[in-house]
Amino acid sequence: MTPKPKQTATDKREIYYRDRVRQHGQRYRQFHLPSVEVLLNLAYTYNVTATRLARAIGKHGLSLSSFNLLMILSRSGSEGCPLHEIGELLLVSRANITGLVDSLERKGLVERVADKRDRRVRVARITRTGETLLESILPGHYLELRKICSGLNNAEKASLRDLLTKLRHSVQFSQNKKRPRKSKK
Amino acid sequence: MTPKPKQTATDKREIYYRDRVRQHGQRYRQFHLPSVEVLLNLAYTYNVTATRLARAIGKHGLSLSSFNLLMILSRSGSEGCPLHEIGELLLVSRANITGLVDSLERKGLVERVADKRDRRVRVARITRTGETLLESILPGHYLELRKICSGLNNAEKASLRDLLTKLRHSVQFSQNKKRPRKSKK
DNA sequence: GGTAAATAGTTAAGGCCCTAACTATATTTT
DNA sequence: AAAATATAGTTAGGGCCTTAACTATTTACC
Repeated sequence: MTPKPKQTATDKREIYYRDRVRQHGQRYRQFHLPSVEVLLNLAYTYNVTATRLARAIGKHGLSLSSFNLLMILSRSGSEGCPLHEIGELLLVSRANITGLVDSLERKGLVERVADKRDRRVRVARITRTGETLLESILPGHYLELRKICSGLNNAEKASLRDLLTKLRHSVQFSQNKKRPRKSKK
Repeated sequence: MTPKPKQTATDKREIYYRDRVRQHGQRYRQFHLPSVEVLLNLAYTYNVTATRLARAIGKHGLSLSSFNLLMILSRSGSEGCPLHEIGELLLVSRANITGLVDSLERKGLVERVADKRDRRVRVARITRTGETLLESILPGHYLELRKICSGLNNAEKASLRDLLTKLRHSVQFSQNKKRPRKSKK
């Protein structure tokens, strides 16, 4: 029943993780502290950053995904972009793209067009309204990105970028080595 | 109609981003290449990593969130953990915790207990079944974390951890400075 | 001590994301 | 050329996550 120092959530998180690391470090032979710390921090930092950006974009009535989709279409211009290609660029499933394009179409920001050369494909194209909206968002967005990173100098940013890239390649490389033989339907 | 070099999705992403960076770098005054690159890579790397881990955990019938919730309760032991505290540790809303605990309760991995001291709070407690499941997952999970990071040496891991922490603080700091005055409803 | 404000949890409605199954069209194989 | 396979998109169903509104309880204030 002491006065209770009024812990913040961040404190609680740190205590929790410290405890867990200590216990599991002893209990599990495969526990590797540097790896655990990297991935814990990756998730935590991404979460904080994405939430912050999503809120900013949300003020304009868009989700982060919709915003990124508009960015892709903005680059494609009047040619548009096949839906499956959007999925590859955004790293999400085709089914999800159908839904995202539906919702942007309802808002008049995007339109679907048939592709003449391949009748299976439909192309999404940004509308004039969509371009206008995007251009109204971008200056503030790029300012926000800059502010978010303002605690790191340029050398640190470059270093972080390179280490993230290296980690990503490590993930992808270690994935490809799974199941080296025995592929059975 | 050339033979078509059969681009991979990764290639397409790189071409797309290079293009965008070139165009927006010229068009928007606030565009800051190092910041953009850091955040692009943060999102991409997190996505790849989380997807990989979610698939591994999914083979045991759990989502990443459920798994992390079980980890928290495992540390709390027989005392259990109040639902709102779980939310703070996982960085998700209270409403979401209700749903996660519901689903784990249906699977018999967790139980809800009343708190004697404060009748508002309910405490979640891991069951024996839950502990058994968790212990069957953890060795493989820690091995997976280690493999994922195997492309980085320990110095690089430590450096990445520190830079991610610094970026996170930068995000949180620049957030607190918003709206320094004039709070209106 | 009684009211106002804060806190814990739930419910409801909606968005994003997934996989699996389905339709339509193209491509490859034989 | 016909059959088998692959690809593009959609639909259906479900999981995780959010905010807003609601109930119950506790704490703070006057």
